Amino acid sequence: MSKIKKTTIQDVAKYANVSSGTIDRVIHNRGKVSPAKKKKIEEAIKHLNFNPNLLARTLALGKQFMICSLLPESVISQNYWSLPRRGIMQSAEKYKDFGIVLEAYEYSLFDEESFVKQAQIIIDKNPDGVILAPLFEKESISFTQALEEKNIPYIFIDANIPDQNNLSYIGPELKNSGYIAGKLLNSILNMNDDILIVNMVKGIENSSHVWVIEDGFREFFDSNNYTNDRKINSLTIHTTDETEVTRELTKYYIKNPGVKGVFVTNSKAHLISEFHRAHELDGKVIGFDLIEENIASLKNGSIDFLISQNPVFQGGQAVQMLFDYFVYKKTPTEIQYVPLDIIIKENVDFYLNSQ
Amino acid sequence: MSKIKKTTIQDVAKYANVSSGTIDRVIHNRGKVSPAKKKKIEEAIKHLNFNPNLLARTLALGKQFMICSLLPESVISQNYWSLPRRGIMQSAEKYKDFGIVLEAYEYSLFDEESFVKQAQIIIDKNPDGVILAPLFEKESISFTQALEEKNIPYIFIDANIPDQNNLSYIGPELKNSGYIAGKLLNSILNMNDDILIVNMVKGIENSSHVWVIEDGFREFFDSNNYTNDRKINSLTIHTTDETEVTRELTKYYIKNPGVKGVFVTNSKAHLISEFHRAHELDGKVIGFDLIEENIASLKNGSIDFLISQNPVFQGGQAVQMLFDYFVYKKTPTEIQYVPLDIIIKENVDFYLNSQ
DNA sequence: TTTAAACTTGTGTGCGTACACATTTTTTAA
DNA sequence: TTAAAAAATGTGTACGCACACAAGTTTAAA
Repeated sequence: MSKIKKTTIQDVAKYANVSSGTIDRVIHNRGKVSPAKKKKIEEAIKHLNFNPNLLARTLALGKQFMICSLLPESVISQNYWSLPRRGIMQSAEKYKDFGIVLEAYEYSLFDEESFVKQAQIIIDKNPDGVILAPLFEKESISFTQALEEKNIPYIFIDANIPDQNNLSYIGPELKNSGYIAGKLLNSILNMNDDILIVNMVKGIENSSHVWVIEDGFREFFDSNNYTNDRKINSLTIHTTDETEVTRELTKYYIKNPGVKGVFVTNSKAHLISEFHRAHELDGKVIGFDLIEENIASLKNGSIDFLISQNPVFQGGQAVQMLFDYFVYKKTPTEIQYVPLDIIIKENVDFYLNSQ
Repeated sequence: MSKIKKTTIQDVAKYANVSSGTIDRVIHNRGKVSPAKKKKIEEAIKHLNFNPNLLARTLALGKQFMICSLLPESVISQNYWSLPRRGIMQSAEKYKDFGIVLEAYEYSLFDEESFVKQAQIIIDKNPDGVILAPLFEKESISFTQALEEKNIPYIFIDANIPDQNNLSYIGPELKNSGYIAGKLLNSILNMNDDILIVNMVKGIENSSHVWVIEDGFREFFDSNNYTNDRKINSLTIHTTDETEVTRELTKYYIKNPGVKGVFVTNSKAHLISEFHRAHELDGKVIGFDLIEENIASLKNGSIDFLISQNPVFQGGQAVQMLFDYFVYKKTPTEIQYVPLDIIIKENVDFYLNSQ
C-alpha cells in the first residue's frame, strides 16, 4: 500500500519560506501579514492543494458546541416523536468527539405552557444552536426572537413557519404529501368508492398544517376529475383518545356506509384500521409515519399505505447541518424537503432495518 | 455554555494509579499487565466511562486505509453505475482525514477480460479493503479467492454471490423487488390487462439475478390469483441497443396487441416508455432505478413507477462499513438489504435532492 | 541619529492517543 | 546471595493544528 502523504501546514510553510504561524494567520485571516508573503502563501496553498486536517483542527481547538433540541415529548417510547429524536441523538453521538454536545428538551403537545417553560430553560443555557419542531406557532416565534437576540442559530424540523430567520427547514412538503396520498389511495379504489379524510387536531389555532395536507389530497382528485362519482368528506376529531375516536367513527360510519377509503392526516391511522378490523369493515386506509402500531396494521393488511417523511433522517440532518455550520461555516440550504417514502407491507422491513 | 470535560486516558491513569502506557496496554491488550492492575484499570474505565477520542487516536495512528472499488464502468456520466460510485466517493471524501484513500476501478459489462485485468491490478495494489459489484460470477469468485489469500476483506454491493466469505452484502432483496413491482403494476391495471416482462441480458450465464426478479414478480400474481384473466409473458432481449430493442418490441406488440402493462427488470425502462410514446401506446410501465432517462420518462408520465434500490446509499454504506471495520474492528452484518424506494412522479424530486 | 511605537514574523505548548524505548520491579537460576 | 533474565511499568515524542507569547523588523517621531 503506497503511502499518500497529505500536505500539512509545515509543508506550506517550507514552500513559502515562512513559519507555520504566518500560514495560520493567512488561513484564519487573523493578525497582519505583509501583502507579499500573503500572496506567496496563498499561491503555496493552492499549489500544494493544502486542506487543513479536520481531526487535528478539532483536537487543537478543543471547542464544544452545545445543541439543544426541543421536540414534543414521546411518552410512549415508540410514538412519532421518538423517531426524529433518535436521529438527532445518533448523529450527535457520531460527532461527540468533534465537540458536539446535545441536550434534548421536550414539551407537551397539550400544553403551550410547557413549551414556553422549556424554551426559557434553553435560552438560559445559551447553546450554540437549536433544533426546534415549532408546532406551537405563536410560542415558537417568541422563542426564536429570543434566540435571534442572542445570535443563536436555529433549525426547524418536521414543521415550518414561513418568513422566519431559521437557518433551515428540514421536513416534508406537506401539500405534496397529501397529493401523493390521494394518488395512492385512488389507485386501490374503484371509481365510485366514497372517501373519508380524518383529521385529528386538538385546537384550531395550531393545526394549519393539517389543512394543507387535506388540500393536497383533494387537489389530486379535483385535477384528475375523480370526484364525480364519489363523496369525499372530511371528519375532524378533536382528540386522539381511542375510545373517543371510535365513538366519532361509529357515528360517521352509520350515517355514511359507503366509505371505502380513508386518509388519516397524522400518524394515528392505526386507530382507524383497528376500528375497521373490530367491525369487519374492508375499507382501504392510508396514513403517515412508521410508528409501531401503524407498522403492525400495515403488516396485517388493515393499512394499505404509509407515507414516511423520514423522521430519523430529519433529525440526523439537522445535527449535521449545525455541525457543518459550526466547523466549516457552511450555510445550509434554506429549505430541505425530505423524501416522502411510500411504504407498503412488502418493503416496510427494509426501512426499519436501515434507520 | 458549560464545558463538559470528557475523560481522557490521563484521567483513567490517575484514577488507577498507573501511567498512561499501562492503560494503553489494557485497551489494546498489547504487552503484559499484572492481573491486579489490569482489573483496577478495567474498573476505572467503566467507572469513569472512558471512551478513546477517535480524533486523537486516528491522528496518532497516522495509518492510511486504501479501499479499491471495482464496479461496471459508466461511460455515460449518468448511467446506473455512476450512482453507487458517487456514494462511494462522497463517503470516502468524508473520511479522508481519517486516512481513507479510495481508488476506483471499472470494468466493462461486455467484457469479462476487462474485469480480470482490473482485478489483477487491484490485487497487486494490495489494498486494505475492496468493494465489488460481482456481476461476473465466475471471475468474481477467482478474484475474491485471491483476496482471501492475502487476507483482504471485501464487500459485495448491488449483486450478491451466496456462500462467499465476503464481509457483507449491501443491496436489494431481488425477489422482493419483483414482488413489489407486481403489486404496484397490478394496482394500476384492470383485471384482464395483459402484462409483458422485459428482460435484457447479454449472456445467459451471468444473468441469474434477472430470473429471480421475474420470479418474485410472477409470485405476486400467482399467490393472489390475478392470473386467470390475463396473459403474463416474458420477452428476453439480448442487448440494450435502442434500435434492436425497438425491433424486438415491435415484433412482440404486433403479435400481442393486448399488452397493457410492462415490467422491465433492469434500469432500461425508458426504452420501453419511449417506444410507447413514439407509437402512441398507453401501456403502464414499471422499472428500476433513478437514472436520467427514466426520471424524464417518469415525469412525462410514460413510466408510472420506478423502484430505486438506493444505489448512492449502497456505496456510502460500503465505505462506512469498511471504515468501521478498520478503525473499530466492528464486523458488519452479513447481509444488509437496502430500502426499496417506490418512486412516482410526485416524489421523485425529493429523492434527487437528497442523494 | 536615536528610540519608541507599530507592524510583522517566529516559537513553543497543548489537544488525546499510540508506540518505541527506557526504567524499574520481580522472578529465576546459579 | 547475587546476577542475569523476564516481566511490568513509566517516559517521551509524534501526529497536525491553533493560539498565546516572544522576537524580530520597519516606521515615525524627536
